[in-house]
Amino acid sequence: MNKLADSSEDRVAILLRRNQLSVTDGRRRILEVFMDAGVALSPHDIEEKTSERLDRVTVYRTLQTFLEKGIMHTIPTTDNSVLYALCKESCGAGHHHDDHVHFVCELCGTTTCLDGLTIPSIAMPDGYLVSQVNMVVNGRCKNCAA
Amino acid sequence: MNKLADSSEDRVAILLRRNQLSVTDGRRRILEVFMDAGVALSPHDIEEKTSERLDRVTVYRTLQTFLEKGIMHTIPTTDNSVLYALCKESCGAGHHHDDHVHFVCELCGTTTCLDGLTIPSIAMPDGYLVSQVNMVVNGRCKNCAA
DNA sequence: TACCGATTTGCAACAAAGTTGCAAAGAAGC
DNA sequence: GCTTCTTTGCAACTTTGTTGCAAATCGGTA
Repeated sequence: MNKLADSSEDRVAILLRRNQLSVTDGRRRILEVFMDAGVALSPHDIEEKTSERLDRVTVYRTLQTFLEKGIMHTIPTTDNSVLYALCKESCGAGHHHDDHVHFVCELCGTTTCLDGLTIPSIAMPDGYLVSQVNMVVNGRCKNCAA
Repeated sequence: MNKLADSSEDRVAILLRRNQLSVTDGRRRILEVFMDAGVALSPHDIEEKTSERLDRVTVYRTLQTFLEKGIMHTIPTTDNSVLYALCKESCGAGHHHDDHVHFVCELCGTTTCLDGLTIPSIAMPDGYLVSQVNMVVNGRCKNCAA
């Protein structure tokens, strides 16, 4: 459509190929939705935003694939929704750099990754092994705070 | 059945009355399941553990009531399950002291509240308002670490 | 202990979310 | 353009959660 969209399509194709995934229309559109949105999305959100012709099953399977490849990660939420978000470039299958804080705005409902904030380390009781730490902050985002 | 069970029943009744809730069989059994388990449970877990004669609808409604009264809190998880856990005695409707860390064991699957560990405070970017912070640690619990 | 009003429960029916098998369509390499 | 392997969509199904309503239960009172 325009240069921006073109370059976005290229980014998508490169990202897919780098992860040994064939470039299909469905995957392309799902990734574009995430890149455009810039926030975390639920499977239902994606079904809605990929205007028509993208089966619910395809959405679930594609998200699952992206999770396994390390292209995306899930975000824990206090309500019972499942949210997905794009990983940073440096992530891949097996080695996640997922130590950033997630923020849920209680007014506009959007969930975002605060990539700049690193989760502070905590001292666990003896005998526990830690593999991953998630931190989710609820409150009001920049736009809704005022 | 025995003294321990009796005292547990008393605790349950006292807890319910303190929160202006009538003492019914369903509520009693659900609370006992939580006290016996000592870990966070999903609605489905509860349906199974309250041996027969407790409708799914009742479980959901009771958990919702307990949430509102501040008897329980929910725990965010990266997989798509909804977990409930008993609050500390000091919690009540409106005033939660829910700033402890949650731990999910990736081997045995149990989720527990690490009441001893307080969530470290973090410096948010300008413009954000914080109302609640959740921290979930994944790894191996004491029993599964060895 | 029996009765009464208010709350709670179970049932049935429904809505939403997620899964599985399989045949048709599409991608990648030759 | 052809072949092979992967991905998609459909249909049917399971699981999870919700709503309305009548019957059962709770707590207080006589």
